[in-house]
Amino acid sequence: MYHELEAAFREQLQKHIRQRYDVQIAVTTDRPPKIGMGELATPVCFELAKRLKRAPRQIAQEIANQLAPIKGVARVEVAGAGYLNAYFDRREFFASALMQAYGGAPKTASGGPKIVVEHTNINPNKAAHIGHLRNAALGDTFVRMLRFAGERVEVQNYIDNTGVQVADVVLGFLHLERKSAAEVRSLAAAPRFDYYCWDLYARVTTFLEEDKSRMALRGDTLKAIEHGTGGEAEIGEIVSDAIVHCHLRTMERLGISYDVLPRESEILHLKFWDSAFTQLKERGAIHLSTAGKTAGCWIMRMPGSGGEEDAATSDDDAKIIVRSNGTVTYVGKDIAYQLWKFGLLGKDFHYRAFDKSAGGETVWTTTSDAGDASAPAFGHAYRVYNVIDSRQSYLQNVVVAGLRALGFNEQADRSTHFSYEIVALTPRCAQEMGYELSAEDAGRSYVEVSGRRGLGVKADDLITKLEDAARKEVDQRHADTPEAVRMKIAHQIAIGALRYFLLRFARNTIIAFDFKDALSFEGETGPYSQYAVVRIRSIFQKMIDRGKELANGGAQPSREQIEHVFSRPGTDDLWELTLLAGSLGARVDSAIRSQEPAFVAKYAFELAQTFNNFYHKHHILSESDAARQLVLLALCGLVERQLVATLALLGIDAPAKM
RNA sequence: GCGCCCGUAACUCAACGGAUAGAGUGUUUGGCUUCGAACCAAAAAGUUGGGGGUUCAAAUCCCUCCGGGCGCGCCA
Repeated sequence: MYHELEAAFREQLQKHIRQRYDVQIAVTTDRPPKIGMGELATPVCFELAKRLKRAPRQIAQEIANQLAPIKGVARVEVAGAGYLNAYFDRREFFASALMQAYGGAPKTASGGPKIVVEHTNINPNKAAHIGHLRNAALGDTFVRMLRFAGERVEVQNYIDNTGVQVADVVLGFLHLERKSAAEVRSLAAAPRFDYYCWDLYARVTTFLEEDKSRMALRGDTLKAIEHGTGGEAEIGEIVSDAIVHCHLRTMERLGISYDVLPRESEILHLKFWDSAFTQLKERGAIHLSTAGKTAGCWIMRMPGSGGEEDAATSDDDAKIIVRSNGTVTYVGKDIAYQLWKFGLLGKDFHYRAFDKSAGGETVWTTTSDAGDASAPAFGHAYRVYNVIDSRQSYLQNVVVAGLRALGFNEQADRSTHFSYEIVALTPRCAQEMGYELSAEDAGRSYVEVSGRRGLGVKADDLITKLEDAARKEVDQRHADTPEAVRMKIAHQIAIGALRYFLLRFARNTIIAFDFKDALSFEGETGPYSQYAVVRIRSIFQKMIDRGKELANGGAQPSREQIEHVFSRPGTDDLWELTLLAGSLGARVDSAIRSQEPAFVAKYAFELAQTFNNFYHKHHILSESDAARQLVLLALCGLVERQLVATLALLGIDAPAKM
């Protein structure tokens, strides 16, 4: 509701200013600081004052007097030094919000342009850790937000199954554990194979560091895997496939799934790079360096470098795309992949079913053989979001520069690096987990997670820990509830706590992870909002127990009844809650515009908090005025609907009880 | 050296250039025989790292200094 009125107010004001003052001006609005000051405020008269050389308050008064009425807005007043504040028609808003929440069909995905969101992208050589969870939670919630707004979205999870990280684990199996492919296969079929590899990977890191000459093993292993030859490739395939399945199970616990898993092996085997390379050469986006330290490499000059400098210097600054030995770098492959996402490569993968999501949907992956002809069409995106941490922003810039150099400026403009900061551990947390820290690290405010060193909180461990903690709370309160139900509730609370924790911080804030904060179910947490929903449902249940009829799960007061309640003084708190509950669409819009899922998390908390406040002030079951009781119930119903919808965007379920 | 990010209450974090800088945690105090206390109320807590500037208006933009992080590889 809120954003419709906001848009109408802005539009009307802009039109009025253009007609009355012949000034074209962008009208910005925000929320007034206090409830009594209206619902929308604009400082536009300050800017107008400058252009017209008149006092802002005077202009504001003039506009307030002359502005044509806006549906849903009761009046417009001047405030402060020259603000224009709009006051909504509260009864109208209440009725509309209620109608929209109950009647409005959810937006269905249009057949319009497709948005590709790439997230998770965990190297398939070890268990997922807390840092990977932030990526997946951000990506998944952003996808849910886009779908809520009616967008058609495809979720991709890129699998680097032929990289150094997989090679290192393969190296470990071959040279540290001396295992055959058959032995690895049986290990991979056992539970917790991802944990096994987590430890092995850390051991390999030490093994390679102990004796630098062993690095040659890595090169050989990597080459064999890339070419798909020998026991190395076979074990590599076994490891990466098994680990990807582990990751899918882990993410499933968080309610996260994918449409397609493009793999690096197919980018290599289906010669995606060759197509990209040809295009890049033909369009002059890259050239062969003939001098300096990059001699023999194919390089791309980055915008901003070069300029007046001589060729040799600028070639040294340029990004190497193809090494002098003829092999392509990571960025090169990424450019090819990005071209494919937009349908610009002139090539496609073949696909095969890889897994099923919890909802029964097929999760597809790529294959270099004929594949399954019934696979849906992937790629061909209009817009692409790559959810990748901020350390890779340079490389993401190179990829976009590549598109631009090929002349795909529009696609470059629609390529977004959805950047976020990493999850680190507080030194205390790292020490609790038994890691020895250097004096330097112990003095820092956080230490970086390192899969290579085996330093990190494994995702499944954390989820299980949360489930156990939630289970204790549930057991205390609902000892008589069947165990299966208690387990489900504990799971929902655990995921509520975890996802909220991962999403509450702005993207560019480094999360210093601490068990104490992450395991909390009180204060600004997911369970706080879940609890508000449970309370509302409990009220409705009590009403039903008392034999009261409620139309399709909610109260439907008449206009007169709404009028009856809101016409009395002292209803600001009811109005505040109504207004907030009617602001979901506006909040999601703003979260999408700024690509900031934290706004949605914040909204869930605010709505729950405002409800709790209301809940303590107004006792509904004992309300003697029947009309008022009905209106309060309707308000509860509205909040419940909106809060459940908001939590769903965050990937959080509201339990039946807790 | 070059580029990007950060510095806000004791701690963890919010705040489209807008009105008296807000939450949570922790601390202190109070509230369950009334719809669920995983809750609520109240108090204490701030030179928004320092200094300049732009603006009607700066935590926010610009400059500078201080402190911290990350990136810049023929690794991925």
